[in-house]
Amino acid sequence: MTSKRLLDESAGGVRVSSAAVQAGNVALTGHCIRYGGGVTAMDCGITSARRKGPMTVDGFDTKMLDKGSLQDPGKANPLGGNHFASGREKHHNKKKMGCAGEEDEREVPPAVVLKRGSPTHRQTLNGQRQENHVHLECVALLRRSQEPRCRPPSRVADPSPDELHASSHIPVPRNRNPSGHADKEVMAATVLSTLSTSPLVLNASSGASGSVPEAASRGWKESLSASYSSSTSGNWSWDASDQSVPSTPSPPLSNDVIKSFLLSSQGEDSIEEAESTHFPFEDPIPRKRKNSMKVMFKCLWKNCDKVLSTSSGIQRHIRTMHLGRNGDSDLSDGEEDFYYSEIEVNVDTLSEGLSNLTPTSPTTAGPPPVFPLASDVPRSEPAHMSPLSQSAPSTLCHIRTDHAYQGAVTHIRTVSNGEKRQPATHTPIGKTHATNMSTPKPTTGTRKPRGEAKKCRKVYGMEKKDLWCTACRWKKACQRFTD
DNA sequence: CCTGCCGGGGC
DNA sequence: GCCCCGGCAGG
Repeated sequence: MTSKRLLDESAGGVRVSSAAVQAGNVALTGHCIRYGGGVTAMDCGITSARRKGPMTVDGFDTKMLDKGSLQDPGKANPLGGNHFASGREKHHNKKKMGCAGEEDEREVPPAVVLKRGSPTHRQTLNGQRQENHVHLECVALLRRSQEPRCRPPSRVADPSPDELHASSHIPVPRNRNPSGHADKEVMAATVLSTLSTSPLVLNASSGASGSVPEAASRGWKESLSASYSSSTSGNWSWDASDQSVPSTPSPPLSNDVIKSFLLSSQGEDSIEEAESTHFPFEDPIPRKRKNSMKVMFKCLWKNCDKVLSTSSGIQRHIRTMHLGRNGDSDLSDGEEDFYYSEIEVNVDTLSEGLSNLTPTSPTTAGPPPVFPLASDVPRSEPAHMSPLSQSAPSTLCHIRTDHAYQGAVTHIRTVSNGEKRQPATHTPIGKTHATNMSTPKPTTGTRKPRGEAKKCRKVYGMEKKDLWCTACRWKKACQRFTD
């Protein structure tokens, strides 16, 4: 835990994984100091996760630290500012991700970590995990110190000369810097993991590992700035892509990350609550989710699978049902937060049984969920953490657009965003959706029931095949005469 | 068997 | 992406 130790290790170029992490709380700064030779060591902070794309995290810290400690504080501020700023934005997402690490940093009570951190996330962010305990400590400390919750912006920026100094020499996190770093680390890790494929990240990481600290840090900066701050001029805007590409698997994650980040930098209860409350509907980030996902809040209390649509609701539930507090009081110390988590639900499937939504519950099989055609109803996709997560692509309603000459088609179904496919017609096909939900392989047995309407073939006959709609000509589902 | 259409495949 | 077609399955 001593910065000294860290320093030593870093100096030696040794990777202090857990140690570093732990030290991370306190001694991150120390690492920074070792800018030149110790960069590698810095990596340690984040464990396995880092190793792969880790540098990012390290880089992050390093960067920040470097800037802060090595360079003149003034510069550091701007940098930090960006990160934080972005971080803030992301906070909204917080719960969903339930990134333990982040939260930890956030100085949320230890419980938080346990609670929110979804297993998934944890696994994903190994580094975080380790950090958890560390963070816990930090958290505790922080809590005691009762520092202002939202100082994200200031963390990096904050690094007043004094702090820097102190941090570099003193193991104890005076301010929240340590935690801040941890946050960053986590964030970075998360981002990295998420963006692992991003060239930029890769570069950055490679650079870092390559023993070109500066380059690495630079890469970090860039990547970080790009990813963390929407305002920053990043070539690849993570956020943007994220939002704009709903179908991408990673986006959700990134969103989460963002969320968590944002959250982490923000205040505790009030902020959290606000966020959780508003997020589902107001947060711009979840845009993609808009169409298909609905955020629900699930009580994590033992044997309690209560799922509510609003954070306030779940909080109340927890408060009254599990914490034995007065439900009327709006005063929440934030403890409830630890007992519930956000989950994303596929609206399509849930249209009828949200209330029954349970991770383990069998998919809604029976009656075919009515297709919410072009409705705005959010489509659901199971939360990452919930068993439902195996979102079936099939859930999406595909649309087949007719060809130009097929003006007759009046019922183009615009169901899911853009995806073109055979519509799982509203016709009663129970198996279709249900199957899809639980099985990755939705296609099987999803045959569209035969339509009642006469098709081109019948109407025009073989002689006038040229009058048929293309689909019919291709032996596909008739688009002209749909049922 | 006819018909509708899925899943594949060729270009 | 356009176009075909083998083959399955409902009627």
